[in-house]
Amino acid sequence: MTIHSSKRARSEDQKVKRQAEILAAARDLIEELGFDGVTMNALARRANLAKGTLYLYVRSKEELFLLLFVEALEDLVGRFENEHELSAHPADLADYLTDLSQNTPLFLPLFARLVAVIETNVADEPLFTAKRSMLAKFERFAVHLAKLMHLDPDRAGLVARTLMNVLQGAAQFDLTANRDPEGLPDDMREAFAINEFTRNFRPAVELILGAVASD
Amino acid sequence: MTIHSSKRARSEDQKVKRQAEILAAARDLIEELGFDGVTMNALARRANLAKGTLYLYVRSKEELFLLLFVEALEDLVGRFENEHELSAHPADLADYLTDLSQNTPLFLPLFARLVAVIETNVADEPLFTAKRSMLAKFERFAVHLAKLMHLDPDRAGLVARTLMNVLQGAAQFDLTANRDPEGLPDDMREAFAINEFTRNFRPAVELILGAVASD
Amino acid sequence: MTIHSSKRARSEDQKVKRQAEILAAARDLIEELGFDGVTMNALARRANLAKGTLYLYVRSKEELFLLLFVEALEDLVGRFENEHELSAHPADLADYLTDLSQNTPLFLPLFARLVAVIETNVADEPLFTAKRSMLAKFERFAVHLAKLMHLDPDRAGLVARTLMNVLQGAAQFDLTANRDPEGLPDDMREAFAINEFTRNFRPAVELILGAVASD
Amino acid sequence: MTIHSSKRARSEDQKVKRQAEILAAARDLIEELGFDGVTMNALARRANLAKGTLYLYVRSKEELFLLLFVEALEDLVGRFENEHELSAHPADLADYLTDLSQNTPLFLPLFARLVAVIETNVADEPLFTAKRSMLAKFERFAVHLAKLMHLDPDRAGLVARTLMNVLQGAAQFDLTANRDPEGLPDDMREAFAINEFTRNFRPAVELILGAVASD
DNA sequence: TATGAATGAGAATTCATTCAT
DNA sequence: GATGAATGAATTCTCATTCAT
Repeated sequence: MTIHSSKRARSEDQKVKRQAEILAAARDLIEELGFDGVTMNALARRANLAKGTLYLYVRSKEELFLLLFVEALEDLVGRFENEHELSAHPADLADYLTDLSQNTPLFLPLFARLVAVIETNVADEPLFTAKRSMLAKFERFAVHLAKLMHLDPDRAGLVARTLMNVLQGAAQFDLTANRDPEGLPDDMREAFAINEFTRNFRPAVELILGAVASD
Repeated sequence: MTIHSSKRARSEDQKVKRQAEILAAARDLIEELGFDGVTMNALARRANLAKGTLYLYVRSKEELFLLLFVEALEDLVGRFENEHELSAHPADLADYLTDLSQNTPLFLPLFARLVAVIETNVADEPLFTAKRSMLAKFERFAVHLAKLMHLDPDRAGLVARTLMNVLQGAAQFDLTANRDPEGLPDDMREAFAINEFTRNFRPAVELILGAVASD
Repeated sequence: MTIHSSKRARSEDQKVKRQAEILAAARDLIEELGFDGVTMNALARRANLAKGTLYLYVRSKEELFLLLFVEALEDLVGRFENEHELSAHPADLADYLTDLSQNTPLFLPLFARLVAVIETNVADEPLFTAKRSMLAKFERFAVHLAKLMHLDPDRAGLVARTLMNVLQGAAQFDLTANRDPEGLPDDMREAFAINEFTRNFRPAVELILGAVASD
Repeated sequence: MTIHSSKRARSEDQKVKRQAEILAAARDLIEELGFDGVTMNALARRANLAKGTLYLYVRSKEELFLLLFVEALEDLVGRFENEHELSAHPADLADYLTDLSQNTPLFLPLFARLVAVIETNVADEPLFTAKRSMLAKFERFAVHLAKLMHLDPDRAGLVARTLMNVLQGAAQFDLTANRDPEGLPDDMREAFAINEFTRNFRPAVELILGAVASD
């Protein structure tokens, strides 16, 4: 049970803190009940706030998810940027990026919902803000990738963009991959399993990086 | 307004035709009103059938979409298989595959909804049937790709799978790309535009195919 | 799987036989799936007939239940009439009647649905026919009871009518009595159990018969 | 048209009042249109509330009926308990109980639906609560009956339980008793009339009470 | 600021019965 | 007589968001 800092959030500081508390409560809720478990009711209860209060800090449920995704993306990109010793070998980098994506909490499921669920239902203003922020982070990713692999910016941009598409696709397929194999026909068991993120993403990344590694 | 062939579909043939009519009506509706416009009510009206009759041919709305997707996939793969003269040059093949995806009616938007919307909400039995069919088609795609590019099966499988992920990602991003630029801030105009299918997919495919083309 | 006598039922005899087959299929279905499992679709399948054919022998689903009940009632009353050696002692007779009611297949659950479900939804003509038949059977029951207990007709009628009311009530309560005790709070376990037919009916009958036994 | 007290029910008091208003609107509706006329739509309209608001006060339509029945039962039992001067003579008490049952608004039709319609379709938690409350009221009825008739508790329990079964049966039969005799065949006219509550219940009660009155 | 009561749109599905063949 | 395709009525309940207090 998240306890919030104080009953009234007056200063800008307190507002930011309160919003962070709400995001944390949302993360809790997603972890515990999945995305469908996140109702504004449940969120309010979890955050120890009234339903109406939520809307003082977040304009809609989708904006909430969007904020969550932006944070996850920052988390992922930030960690990537701090890795200066990474092997530029395609296989190694593929391993690293696969792990990074999977180990960034909520990154994959949020990314999978980014376009169809989140962007589609969010108001313009927060969407624009988020998009700018996301594009900047993506750019930082591309820059760091360029540095690691000694690529010229254009080439790195192309690779980064390709990776982003694969990542989105793999995140998407992963959505239904983790089905309880219990009771599945044998061929279906495998049919679901091959959709797992790792099995899609890692080899694809290796292939893509391999295409430019020797440059 | 689709008028159906006869009042009662008694023969197996007529039943197949009637289901096809229903799918056609659904395609109409999607084109005209978008996916949200497809309600069972509207569909019944459009197909000139009673609501209950729909359920004799389709067990749920999601199964309907699934059937539609399987058809679109068959359409795409079938056309690909029939292209024996294709240039194996990455850039050319990238062009071709981009066009093919875009010119297969409803393929992209259905693919974008395949996992999160369709698979998630369809009953097991039709899902399994569809999955088997989809996997077979995917395999045919990989085989033909192998032939075109003179790749060994494993390599072709990897490439095909990678392309499938990119395609899914690009289809996803394309969902919100086509926003009326009117009234958008300049940077947002571009931010939406770069999500367009072609701009994501084509270069990625070229890059990926380039990685294996010289083999 | 009930196989019906012949594809076409021409003579009156064959018609009667065909209807009996349908009733038998219905009994099967109820036993197997409960009353909610009896859909006209399932019934047709079980009886190896087309849905439409059902309606040549039974005017509605409720009429079917009504016919079933009349048969069960005949079964019960007939068996009662054939018992000439019954002890007229209230406790013994209570035991006997309790067993009789429970051992007449489908009697209790059909009786419980007789008024609210069946009579309410059946057309007048079959209803009237059934009512006449039911009243006659009830009368036979009263007459036999009078004989057994050496009661004058009026008194026997009163007792019989009272028993019928108790029987209806007990059949009603029995509807929800047999709930899986697993997971029930202790007090609820008992709260459901006391609604069991035997626990309601037997003592009530003994009390009622005791009121007139010494006459 | 029920107008409710205030726009927003903030205090606990107001909430209780609002629920009472909803129940009252339901009673109105039943009286006017019968039980089938009670749709959540109609109820919302009648109560001058939005549909969703109903669900803040009542978890389902069946819970609504259950609440209504519990109130009616309280009404009946409460009035019974306050009668200290009642004649303990079986005929008098039978008259009284018959009148009491009939004069408690909605008691009979709700009781007739209690098991098959209401209990069957209500969620566990409200069902358990209601059952506890109903059992307690039944117990109070038995206790008061014991006092009136100078019965020992066990005997009174048996009588009370028997009466409850008869009452349930008679309520059941009463469901179809009040048919417009116009156009009915003569024998059917009587066949329906004998199902009237009074004709079933009163003599049965007298018989039952007679069995223990002289103790 | 905070609260939480009130709002209301929105759509899928079943199944008894009919009737064209 | 038999078939089974077609019909279509009918109603619940959820939950994001708002706004009176």
